[in-house]
Amino acid sequence: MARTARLFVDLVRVETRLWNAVDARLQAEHGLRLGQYDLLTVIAGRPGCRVLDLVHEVAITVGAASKAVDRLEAAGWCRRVANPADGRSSFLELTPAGERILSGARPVYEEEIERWTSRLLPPGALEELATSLRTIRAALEAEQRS
Amino acid sequence: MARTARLFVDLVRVETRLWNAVDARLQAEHGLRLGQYDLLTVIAGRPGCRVLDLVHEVAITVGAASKAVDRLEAAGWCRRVANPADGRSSFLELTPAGERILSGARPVYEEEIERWTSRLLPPGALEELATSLRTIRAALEAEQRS
DNA sequence: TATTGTTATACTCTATAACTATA
DNA sequence: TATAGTTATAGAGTATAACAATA
Repeated sequence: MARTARLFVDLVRVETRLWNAVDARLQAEHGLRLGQYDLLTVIAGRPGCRVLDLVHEVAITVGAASKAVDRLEAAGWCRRVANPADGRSSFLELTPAGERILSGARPVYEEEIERWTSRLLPPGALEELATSLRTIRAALEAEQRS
Repeated sequence: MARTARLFVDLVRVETRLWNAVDARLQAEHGLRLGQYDLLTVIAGRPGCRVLDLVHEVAITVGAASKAVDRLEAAGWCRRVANPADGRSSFLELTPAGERILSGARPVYEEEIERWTSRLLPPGALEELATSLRTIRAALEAEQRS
């Protein structure tokens, strides 16, 4: 197999298996899915976050994002509040329960990721992995914004 | 955000966006989805491939794999042939049409991946990225086999 | 007219489990 | 009894597109 294909397949397999490993622990120990953890983190880190911001960050469709927010609201972890500047959209924000579940889940999340990254690679390789991924991500997002 | 969390988020975002970019081109130019391309590649590269081999390689459930193979068969790209050594399972193999679509799609697949990897990173960083991903993948698979 | 978001439909995937056939 | 796979069900996710409300 060509080098380039192998790199991509390894990237996909690593992402899938790492996602599954983190997801399993979050679900078992805190009752939330990794996809929900991801969305809550985006909302927490972006004051005035709207549904469309989730769409661009996570790369899902508007319909999927709207329904995902419905489920987060139903779980009591986030709410939509009126956007005074634009009646078409709402601001998303975490509820106190949302803050709590995020704080409680974060150590498990980070511990599981570290197990397969920092503890597995020498510091230099880890640093270069982070840099390369950031470079590729920036290029993909620049393209997909245009 | 902690370094470790950022690394994982970048990994997930890169995988998603790169997957979507390749998937869009394969679908537009060759009429097959990247998930199907992935399965066909596994089948092609593993003589005597069974449904359970797909399950382990791609990390999906047996039911999902069985139905995915149904769809590949319906498209005329693969077939189940009797396994003389074990009547419970079938061997999966590509049809001539399956070989053809894989050969036709491969240049587009590789070109799109190279665009976001080899053409974006210096050779040393590319090499180290490949090595790191392979290391993490091997560790995850060792764990998940046990 | 364009943008933001919701909703409906259809399809895929998942988990779970019942089931068949074979080892 | 265990393994390999198929099938059924229900639930969640997705894409697509029609739609409503607002800019």
